[in-house]
Amino acid sequence: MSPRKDAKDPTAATKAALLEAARTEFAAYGVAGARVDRIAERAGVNKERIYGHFGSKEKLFDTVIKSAMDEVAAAVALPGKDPAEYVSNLFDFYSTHPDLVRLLMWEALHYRGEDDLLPGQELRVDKCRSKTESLAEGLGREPDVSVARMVFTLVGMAMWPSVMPQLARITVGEEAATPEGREALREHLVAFVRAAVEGRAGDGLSAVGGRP
Amino acid sequence: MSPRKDAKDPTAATKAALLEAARTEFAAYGVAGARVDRIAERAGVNKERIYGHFGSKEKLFDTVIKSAMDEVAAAVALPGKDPAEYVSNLFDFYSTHPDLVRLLMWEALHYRGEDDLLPGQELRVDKCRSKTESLAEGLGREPDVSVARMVFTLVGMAMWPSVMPQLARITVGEEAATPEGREALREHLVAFVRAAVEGRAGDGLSAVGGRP
DNA sequence: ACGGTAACCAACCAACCAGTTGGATGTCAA
DNA sequence: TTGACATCCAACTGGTTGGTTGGTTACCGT
Repeated sequence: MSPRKDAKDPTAATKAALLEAARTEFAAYGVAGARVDRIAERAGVNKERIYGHFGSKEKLFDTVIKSAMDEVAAAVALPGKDPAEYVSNLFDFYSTHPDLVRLLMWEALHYRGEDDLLPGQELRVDKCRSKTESLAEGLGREPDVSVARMVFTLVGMAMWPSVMPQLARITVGEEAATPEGREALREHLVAFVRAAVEGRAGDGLSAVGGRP
Repeated sequence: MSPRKDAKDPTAATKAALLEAARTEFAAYGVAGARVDRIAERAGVNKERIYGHFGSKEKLFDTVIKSAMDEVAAAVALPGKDPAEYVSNLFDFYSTHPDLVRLLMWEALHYRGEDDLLPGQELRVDKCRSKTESLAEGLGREPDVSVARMVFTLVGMAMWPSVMPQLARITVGEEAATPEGREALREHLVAFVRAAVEGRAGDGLSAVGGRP
């Protein structure tokens, strides 16, 4: 067997350190902007180890992305019965993990769809399908395209404030960055989704107005 | 006066060529990934002109961003009376101008808010304020934070499919890329917004279901 | 003790790339 | 025509960067 396979396996440790350092670096600067030296330094590991373990900067990026997606998948429950709560959960998760959001953005820009497919493609497809199925079941409908569109929109609404934090601040003011502002925004989204999906917007403003 | 000041002013022409080439390059690769040589070559102009006219790669990027924002501002009307139609218009605009969306994404990632402020900051603030005022007036409300949140969310919904085209394809399938799929998505968004804002979701599924 | 695997390290390299320079070219005012 | 001025451009530069190499040390199962 390979040496050092026990709990303190230094191989796994360096790999993990590298991966975490890489996540920080890539989240901050993207693939093109990231510096291999900086990653190695931050991980406290020699640069050469990156190539030994991952092959190239690009492949390291792919690995980081995959691990990030696993984290998202593990952390957030399926839409299930209540789409509004799903948005609420997603919103909180992304708000507290801005690096993950940035990572996904860099990836979206780096792999401009079309020809080259993303790392972990079929895994993503499965994930999205199960989301759609979950929401369809919760709503008592068949999992068709329109439900899929719904899932897509809900995810977008939850992620958007973390995707464009500056725009949020410009639009709703400085308080967007405060915990209270965050909470208000989440409530706004929840009300919006609830009104759209359950059609219980009595005065026609429930999604717009807060609770003054 | 300066030489060549007439209509065919070659200075203005090279500047314009440079700006367009830069927009394409930056949209494709971002600030870090963009290559100054490539921009100059695509513009059919010597690299040095970039520094003569704009000072640096970064400043060129800023200029590109500013011109892009002017284009957005000029192309899309204010929310006004009908938020759903606003989303519809925005959606169409962004769908037909994916480069602009990418540009804004690169910028959002490049200027991670906080300390350094974005190019054309106050212009943006004004723009967002007038959007909020327009929507508030259309809804017969005062332009407060909750209306601002609404504006922010609407913009997000309209932009989201262009921000994450791959996710759209993964979630709703290949048809997301077709004109029909685009249209269906737009209608879904319109129905969603209408239901949320006007509270006329009769069966509770109007935002979810299409019109089968 | 031994053999295999991996971590470590320092120097190295070739390509790349943002930014510069110095002179050639063209245009206008006089 | 001439002088002044700005644009244009090919060649250059120097620092950076992804990736490599060769040799040494540490660990572990057998």
